[in-house]
Amino acid sequence: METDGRYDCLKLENQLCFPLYACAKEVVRRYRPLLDELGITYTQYITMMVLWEHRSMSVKDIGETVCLDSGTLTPLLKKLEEKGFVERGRSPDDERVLTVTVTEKGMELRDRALSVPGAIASCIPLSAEDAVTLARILRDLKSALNAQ
Amino acid sequence: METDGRYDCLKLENQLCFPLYACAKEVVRRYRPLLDELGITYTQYITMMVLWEHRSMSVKDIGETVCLDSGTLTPLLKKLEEKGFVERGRSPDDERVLTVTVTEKGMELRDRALSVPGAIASCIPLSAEDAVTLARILRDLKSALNAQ
DNA sequence: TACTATTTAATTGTGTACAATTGAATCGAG
DNA sequence: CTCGATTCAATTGTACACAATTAAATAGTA
Repeated sequence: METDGRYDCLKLENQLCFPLYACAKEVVRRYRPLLDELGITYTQYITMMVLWEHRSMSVKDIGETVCLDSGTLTPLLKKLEEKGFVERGRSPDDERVLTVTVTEKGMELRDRALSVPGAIASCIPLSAEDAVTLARILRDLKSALNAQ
Repeated sequence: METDGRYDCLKLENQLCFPLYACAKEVVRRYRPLLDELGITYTQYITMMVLWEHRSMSVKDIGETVCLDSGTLTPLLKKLEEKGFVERGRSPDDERVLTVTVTEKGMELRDRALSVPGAIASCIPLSAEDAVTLARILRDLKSALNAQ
């Protein structure tokens, strides 16, 4: 092993990005058992979240909101449609855009999902203070990354 | 749209986990052009990082270090072997364990990777202060999650 | 009006992720 | 010493994730 530290910057323990990547995966894993009961995945959950709020949206707008492209969203939305939570149809105004609309069953899912945020909060071991700080830093980081 | 806020906890903007998930993806994306020149992906990069440090490790130990299971690592290590960066072979002591060892070419890759951390640091828009705080919070979070 | 440029989803191809299962090797209690 | 339990890596199956390309529709311009 080296002692002079020429390669210290390539040690996993000195990386900032790795904890970010690892924590994100671990947190998503915590959602799994909760979302299994609703019959959806984490990615489907955040997609439903924006649809619960807006009722009806284009694939493009959904993608910009949840940071996913059509390569991920097209199959995901087809799955949500198969499960009966959304309907997909071309916009009459512009045949290029596909409008995704929440169904009645999709809105019922929202009520069943009400307990999820609380359950997650109670199993993510983060002090109230750190949670606020983390939220602030990540918000700033995301907008700075988008601005680049 | 609701005004009473019964569903506020299900709004994307009120989530802490989503920025974590989105920032992690965005940061990994920043690595892509840099790692493309080395011919590896981000996951392959963090795997090489632990191998550069330890030279030789079992799949299990690699997995615990980089938080990946054999389902992800087995195909990934085969790709690294095809590229000539590692060698895979069963341990003589215990035929169950597969020992992964960095090759000479793998060690040469390390020198070519030396510029990556600096390049990433300069394109991740985070103040020195926030970087330290973020690292601390994520480190605490990860160890608390592991302890559960 | 023609005709190019742009916008939009869908598709293709590669590479993670991970739960669950499998099968071989090893361990350990009786 | 033996046989059931455990430990490993590999495999199977499902679901992202995203760059690059495609194809259809629309917008913009000469």
